[in-house]
Amino acid sequence: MKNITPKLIKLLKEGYCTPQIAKIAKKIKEPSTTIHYYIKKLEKESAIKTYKAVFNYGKINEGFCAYLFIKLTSKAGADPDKLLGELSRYEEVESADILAGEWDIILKIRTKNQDEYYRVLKNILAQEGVEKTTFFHFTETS
Amino acid sequence: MKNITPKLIKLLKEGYCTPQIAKIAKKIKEPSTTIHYYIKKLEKESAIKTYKAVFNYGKINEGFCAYLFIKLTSKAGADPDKLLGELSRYEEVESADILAGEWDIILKIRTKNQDEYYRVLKNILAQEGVEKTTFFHFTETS
DNA sequence: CATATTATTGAATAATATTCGAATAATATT
DNA sequence: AATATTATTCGAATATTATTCAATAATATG
Repeated sequence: MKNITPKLIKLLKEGYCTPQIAKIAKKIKEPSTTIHYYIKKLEKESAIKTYKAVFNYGKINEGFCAYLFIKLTSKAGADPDKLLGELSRYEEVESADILAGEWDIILKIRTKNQDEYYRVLKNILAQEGVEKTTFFHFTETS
Repeated sequence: MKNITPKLIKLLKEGYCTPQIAKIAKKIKEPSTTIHYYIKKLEKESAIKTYKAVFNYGKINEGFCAYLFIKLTSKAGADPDKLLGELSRYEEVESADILAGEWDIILKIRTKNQDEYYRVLKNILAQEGVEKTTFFHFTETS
């Protein structure tokens, strides 16, 4: 038995999806070529970045989710984008954004459970430039 | 000139997208019917909820983004799901989750700018059951 | 107001998803 | 271990859908 499901999920998290022009056309009651025209326009001006699957994370072994706030050392504070790029590379990091105020960066992290989360957290804390962190978590059931 | 772009964006935020089976098949080097089989399986067991567009929010007039933490009154604390349902109905609320710990609920809110955000915040604070809030925000450019 | 650019759409075509069926493989049952 | 049942794999046929193209209309620009 081939087990391509993990590969599949990985791809569908990144993209590999596309708009359903015919369905949208029917819904808005416009010709599908018109819908096509507008969608391509949004894509061209990169207002639309990609199309992705939305999962029931509890069912794909990523039921634990945490928002991790990071404060940078004053040295790293000069270039938070660089650290952001590195943190985005973790496959468990779903999103990474630069905040205004008390905390510098917020990460959204998904793992199987809290233990796995702490494993990831340990690696993040080891990153050059990270001064301190705090987090808020929740669990997706079903 | 028709302006169907706002309608289009609204639909693509909810769903109205679909996986690209042929592209995935080529990438994983498996027959497209096999990919189809696995995707339908994931959909049937509702591991995949839907497929959505990912936007460059700065370009669709939603450049301001905030994570809003909510603490419930002891009365509302008994049934946070109910409030969660109500808060999810705001079109500016992108996600709503129930936290463990100090704060009860986290909302991700997207608006055009900070003024618009405060308008939404005012409505949320007026909701029965909300005791206090705090938030962290950022801006998506380009 | 003349011209250029952008928007709109039907018809034709190309690409893609889906269904079907049959073969095989995995798993469960006696 | 034999048999039955269920799940997987995948090619061929079909149904749907996206895309291209070309013609027209609307709008913007000088």
